[in-house]
Amino acid sequence: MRLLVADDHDLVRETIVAFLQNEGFEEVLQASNLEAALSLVATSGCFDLALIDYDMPGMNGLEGLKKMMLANDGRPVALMSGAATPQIAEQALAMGASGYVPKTLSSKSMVAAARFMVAGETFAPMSLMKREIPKNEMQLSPREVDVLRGICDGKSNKEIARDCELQEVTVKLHVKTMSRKLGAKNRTHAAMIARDRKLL
Amino acid sequence: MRLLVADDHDLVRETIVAFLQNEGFEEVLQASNLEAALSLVATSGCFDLALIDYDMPGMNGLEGLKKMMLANDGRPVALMSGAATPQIAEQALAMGASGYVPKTLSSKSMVAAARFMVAGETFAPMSLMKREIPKNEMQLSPREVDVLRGICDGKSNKEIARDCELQEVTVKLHVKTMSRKLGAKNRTHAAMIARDRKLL
DNA sequence: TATGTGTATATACTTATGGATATGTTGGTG
DNA sequence: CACCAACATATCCATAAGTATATACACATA
Repeated sequence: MRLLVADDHDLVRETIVAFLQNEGFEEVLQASNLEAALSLVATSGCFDLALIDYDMPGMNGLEGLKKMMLANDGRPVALMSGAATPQIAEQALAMGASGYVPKTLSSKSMVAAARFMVAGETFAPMSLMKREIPKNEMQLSPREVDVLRGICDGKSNKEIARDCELQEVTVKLHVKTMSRKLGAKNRTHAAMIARDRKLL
Repeated sequence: MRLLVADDHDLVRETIVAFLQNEGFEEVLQASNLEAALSLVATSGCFDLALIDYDMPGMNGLEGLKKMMLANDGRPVALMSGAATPQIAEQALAMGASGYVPKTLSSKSMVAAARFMVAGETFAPMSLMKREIPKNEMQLSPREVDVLRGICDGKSNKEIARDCELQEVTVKLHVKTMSRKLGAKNRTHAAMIARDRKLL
């Protein structure tokens, strides 16, 4: 079982490593920046789990995470952070990261999370899942939801009109008002927003 | 800590309940169909975790899961199944389910999974995550990926052309060929497929 | 060398989408 | 009842998207 912990704060990194080793993970390597982490993968092979800090030299947002995921060849890679927003965490998971580990996590939970991710499961604290609906975000009407659903299925206005038993003009109206409510530039944008926010 | 196990196979349900109780979950209620499960929520209040069988009377695909998630008011609801496809499991997670629990899971893992989901984390076995690329699915060329990325950002062909320093016609060409490769009806459909398959 | 693929462009065309404005119908609420 | 919100429809117009076909060049490779 080979783990990698990459974080530029020595204290944080060492603490995490110590805990992991204490809990039965024998081989835990360390890196203090992305480049070092990547070359560790290159020289010593893939890890069963890589914990990667978001605010680390070389990361460049989630670019670095992607690189590490590629380097580690599909094996679990998780994002760590003390300050990342829920959006970033969600994006990381959407990219296929094995998990998001807030540094606020208790050491016990941290080890448990590592164990889970090593076993191939995804880890995400619920605080991320609880999606707060911004008050400024207007509610979509039932019809608008119908239309949005159609758009997400890749249907044309004509098809949506047929399926909902509406006129095409009416569908267009809903597309427009719904897009405005979502702040979308066009139907495609609206579909992506809907997917991201799990509106449907 | 209140759990609910809903499954129409008495033996399976009782076994799971027994294990959970044995592992320290005192209050574990049962239901053998969706209707019974929903009325348990209505009469006795929300559960800290509901394990819902996919192949249960009243489920009607993932409709039932959605109902239960609404009834349980945001608290964890997980889908159980012995036979559901990875697609269904993914869809359930995309809908916001707290996890997917295959019945093939060892009782020990099952209990561990329950513990995690109660704590508000998501549980998904990696067999689902490992996405096999079907051989018939052609690889997208770099340019096609550029264009697809633009589409996913909700950009127009003109904008994509500007950003990639191409002519608009060329962008249209890539949209067309790329959509064909993905089996998409149009750009919006292509964007959704890309997102679902985590292509970008 | 011949062939195929990816890239890029051009012209010409049809269809789809987006946006504006106007006019109705419902169903519920003060 | 008057009012509002959601729903529905109608024209009209501009722009975007999609389709088809043809040409061309770089590059790999059989």
